[in-house]
Amino acid sequence: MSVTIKDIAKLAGVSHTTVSRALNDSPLINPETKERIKAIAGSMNYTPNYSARSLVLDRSYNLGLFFTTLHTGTSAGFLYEAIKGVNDVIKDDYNLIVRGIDDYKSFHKVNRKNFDGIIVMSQSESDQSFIEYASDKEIPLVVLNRPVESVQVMNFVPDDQSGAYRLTEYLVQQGHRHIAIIEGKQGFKSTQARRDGYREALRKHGITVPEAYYVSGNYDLESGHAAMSKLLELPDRPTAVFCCNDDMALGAVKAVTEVGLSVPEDISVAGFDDHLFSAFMSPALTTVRRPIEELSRAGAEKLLNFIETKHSEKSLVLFHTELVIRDSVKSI
Amino acid sequence: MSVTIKDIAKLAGVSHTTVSRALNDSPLINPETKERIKAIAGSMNYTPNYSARSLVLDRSYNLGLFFTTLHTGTSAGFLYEAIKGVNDVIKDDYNLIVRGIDDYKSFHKVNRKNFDGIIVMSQSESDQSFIEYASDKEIPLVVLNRPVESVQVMNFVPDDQSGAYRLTEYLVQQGHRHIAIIEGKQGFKSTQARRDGYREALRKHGITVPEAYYVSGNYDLESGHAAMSKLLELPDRPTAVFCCNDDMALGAVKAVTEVGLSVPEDISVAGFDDHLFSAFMSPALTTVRRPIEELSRAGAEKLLNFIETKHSEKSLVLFHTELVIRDSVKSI
DNA sequence: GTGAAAGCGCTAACAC
DNA sequence: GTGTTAGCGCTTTCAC
Repeated sequence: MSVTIKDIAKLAGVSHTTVSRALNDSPLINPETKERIKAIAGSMNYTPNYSARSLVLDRSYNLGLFFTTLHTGTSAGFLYEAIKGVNDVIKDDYNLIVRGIDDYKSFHKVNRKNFDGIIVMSQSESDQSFIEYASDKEIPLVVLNRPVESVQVMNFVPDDQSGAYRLTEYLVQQGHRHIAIIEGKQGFKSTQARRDGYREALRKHGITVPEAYYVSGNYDLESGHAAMSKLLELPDRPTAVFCCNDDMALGAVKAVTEVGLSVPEDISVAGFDDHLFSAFMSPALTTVRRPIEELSRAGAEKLLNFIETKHSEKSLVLFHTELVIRDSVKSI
Repeated sequence: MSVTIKDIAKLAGVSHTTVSRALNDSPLINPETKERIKAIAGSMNYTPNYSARSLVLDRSYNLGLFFTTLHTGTSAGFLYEAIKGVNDVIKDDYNLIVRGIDDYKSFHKVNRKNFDGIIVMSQSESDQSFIEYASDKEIPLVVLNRPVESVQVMNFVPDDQSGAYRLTEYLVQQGHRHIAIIEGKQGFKSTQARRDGYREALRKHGITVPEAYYVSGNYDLESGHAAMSKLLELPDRPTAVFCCNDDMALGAVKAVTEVGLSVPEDISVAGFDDHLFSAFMSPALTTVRRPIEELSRAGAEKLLNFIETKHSEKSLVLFHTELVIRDSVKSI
């Protein structure tokens, strides 16, 4: 068995209460005994039993980081940045539990006792029910990446629409009029926001494009490849293609080179996300940076702060997205 | 407050002991009362308090997935596949806690009480002390990705050396004699294994290369770019370059195109890992696939099995790596 | 087949 | 400044 405060108490010749207080730095305890007890605890290699502490304190020291899904639609870079951002903030103080919402058969185990707080990295409205459930259970909750309206939560999202707008406008400024879009996964809020930004920019500049310029994708490399192949077969081929994420842009570029054409000479391609690899593609990808790591860090800080102080404005905060100009778009 | 077994007991007119037994499917309980109690529990929306259960059962329901670091050296794809693999296996039964070992100031909180089991995704010997610590504390432990000799653990690793060997041999078969290597991060076991495989293949085929053909990298995109730039300046430029991972290969290809040369016409490039994006690069990357997701899945299964049955051979299992031939290597 | 009672390790009133 | 006591919610002997 491992050592408990009672063992320490025995050795120190005090009550276990005193040990508990000393170890928790209670101001009530004589500094000398405190030091003595801490020394003994150290020498005995004492570690608190968190289950016991959790039981009486009614906190779990668990923080959940939930993704809509851990399968298709979540890119590796996205997961990586999110985990990094959150982990940087919580340090040793909490356990970071990572899970896909669609892995739950029932949300039964998700409650205040098991989670001191939850961060939802939401990519689609399919996790609306989860968010409402958590909010209902009054678990401290921050939702990242997707705006949530039905319930009041702390909500941090990148401004995808204005990013897509600026990117599309940039394409127009480079002389493009035939601009197609390869869309993201159906049902994802980001898909809609990016499409909206694209449309808005076209409208603003009085450009109309044929229906065939809207091609669906699902954020996968393969879907970008397939979508671009379709576009290339069009009699009225676009001169530029806005791919709704970098993965699809990579697939799209591939499709272009496969038919003997080249980017950006024959067709310009732009992406969204600014993945790590995007600067290193050939050609380097013009894209929009989404500050996922910052978002995650801010979300984690907000959540921790809420857990400690118990108050905070539950409002939507937009995070700035940024146009990153590289070499995959040609001026015509 | 949330509902406890006592509340259920009151409503059902039985003792809380009976409720506990019923909910745990004890065979001692009358099937009818059992059903009745379960129904009541359901209707009251009961969820067990895991802290209480953990306290008495001495299990935490936490599983740790530890990486050497969550910062430089761990690629997004690596993290992604590992989390996916493990998560697929553990389902609802455990909490998956993800952390970088280098984030710990002290391993104090890592013990049997907090973790029912630990999976270490080890990338370097720097986490040797962590592994020994966990092994010492008798926490069920499986180490993935790196062979561990100093202590007996369940150990699953991809056969990097034979992968590198086969890849290098393939380069030789394609007619290359001037083959350089861009190495991985210093101190990582994988760096050494891949270098060894490369060397072995060269020796086997009686090829010697100048000292300058060994260029150091650190698994980053940037380092691949920098390393390739160095190689390109060599008077006796190599005809093929083995990059010790795909990220560096991407950086390397970039460096080649930047000076107006092309892959594979002017110089062949090969990678290692088979990242998602590798098939979609231009040119598609010839590389070696490491079965990280399978490894993780197997590790998680093994660990769970050990936790339940309490026995298992603690031995090294090598996982097959696979040469993936694409378009970035030219036959000369 | 069910209940009474003890105890897991900890914190926190309440005494003194 | 320290000790006594109770209790968090659960499982598990031991009775009956």
